[in-house]
Amino acid sequence: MTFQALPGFRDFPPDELAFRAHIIEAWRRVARRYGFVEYDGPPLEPLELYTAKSGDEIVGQLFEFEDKGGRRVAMRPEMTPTFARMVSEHAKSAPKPIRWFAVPQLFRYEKQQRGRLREHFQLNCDLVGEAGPRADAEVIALAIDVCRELGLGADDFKVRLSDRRVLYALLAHAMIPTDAFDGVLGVIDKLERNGATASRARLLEMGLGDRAEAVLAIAAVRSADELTALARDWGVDAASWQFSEVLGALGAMGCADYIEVDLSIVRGLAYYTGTVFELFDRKGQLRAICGGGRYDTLLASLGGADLPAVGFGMGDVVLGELLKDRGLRPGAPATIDCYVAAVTAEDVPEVLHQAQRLRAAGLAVEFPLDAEPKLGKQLKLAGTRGARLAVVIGPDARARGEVQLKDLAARTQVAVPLDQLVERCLGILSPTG
RNA sequence: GUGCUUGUAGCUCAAUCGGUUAGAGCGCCGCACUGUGGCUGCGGAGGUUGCGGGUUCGAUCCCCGUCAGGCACCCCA
Repeated sequence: MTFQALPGFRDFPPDELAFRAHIIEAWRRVARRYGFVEYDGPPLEPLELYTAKSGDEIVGQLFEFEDKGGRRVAMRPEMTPTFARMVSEHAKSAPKPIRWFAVPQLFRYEKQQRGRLREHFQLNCDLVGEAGPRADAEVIALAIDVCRELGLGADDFKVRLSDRRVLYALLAHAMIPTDAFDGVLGVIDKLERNGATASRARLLEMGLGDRAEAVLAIAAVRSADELTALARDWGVDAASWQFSEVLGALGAMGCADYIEVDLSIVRGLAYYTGTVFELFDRKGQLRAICGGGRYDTLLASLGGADLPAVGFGMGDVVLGELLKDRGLRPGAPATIDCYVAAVTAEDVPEVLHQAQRLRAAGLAVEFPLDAEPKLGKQLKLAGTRGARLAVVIGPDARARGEVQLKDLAARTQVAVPLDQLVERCLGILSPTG
């Protein structure tokens, strides 16, 4: 009988966990750089927390069951409802704006594909209590900086940026009836996948007639210049758009190379009210790395504080795929600082003693476990472990109260008195300290 | 959930038309090297060819089922 991980779930042996930690540590570093503080919530929530926002259809995509107390519960598929509950309570006393981030593990019962598993870790950043454009720019710049922190550049990824208020304004100008907006947005959202022909047919089915071409023209906008030109041609006042200020702020923040205005970006989730954006790899080979936007009415609609908010979620799976594709997966890190080697079995007690002294000083230390240790084998292992230092303890030097201290990187070796060993090691490992 | 496709040492792959004992590189362990690492040479361990059934004298190869991965749908974090 053999067992394997459930489909869509991952084992994390040390090298995989190191890669995961590499990503998550970058998330935390950058989020804190933007003044965000970390929170968390329960991984298991009442099922209704999700059906209230997304309807009963979502139940088929959840890990949900009945607990022993007869409660219908679900493993969290997203962080937003939990966040909404927590921040609404907190918002009564917290100074605004609120900058919170979380790194939850999320679960969804769907068939897995590359970049989409049944479990992933996700950076969630939300900025609550500020409706102005610089809040939008802040979270977008944060998402960009996370990617840069991991070594990705403007050649590797881009932000596709839109604003539902701009879409609404243009649709209204194109005489699309308000009650058709949701349907039209759905067609625009799927435009890239379904193609122009099928999308046009769908729009005609909706009874839009000639106005279908206007919708397609709007969704075809792929740059700020094209948007400006379209607005000018249609006689729409673009100067008052908050979207322009978001773009201006991002430009001033040095993010222009990453930004691509793209009015086909809608985001499937219905609750977005303004800015919407997604990060993609430039080659277009992967799913979205990140997605987010402004949701000024969601918190109130979930029964919480009536506060504007903007945020995003970024998963570890697609991001990890992109990093691997670009050769940005870091090599195995050194597992120890120092290997303490014994020349003969008689040296072992001194090896154990010195190893513990070095460990007490905070160093990561390993020594041989063999009954009859061989020096060559020990030094080879020291190299494999990535140790910077090796201490060689043998009978002759030991009789003089000395050991040999090797710098494995510099390939040098010096005799060191036993009572100076710890400080000499610390001196090499942290020369500034 | 639907369709297509792929499954061979830990990893990447090979194996003529269906043929007898399934190979190589990397990695791992050992030896050369009984007091000094990265190189080199030699050797070793490691496989019910994903699993189950069928056809056949004989199956890694053909057929069916199943599980898992990939791709496209569905849906989206």
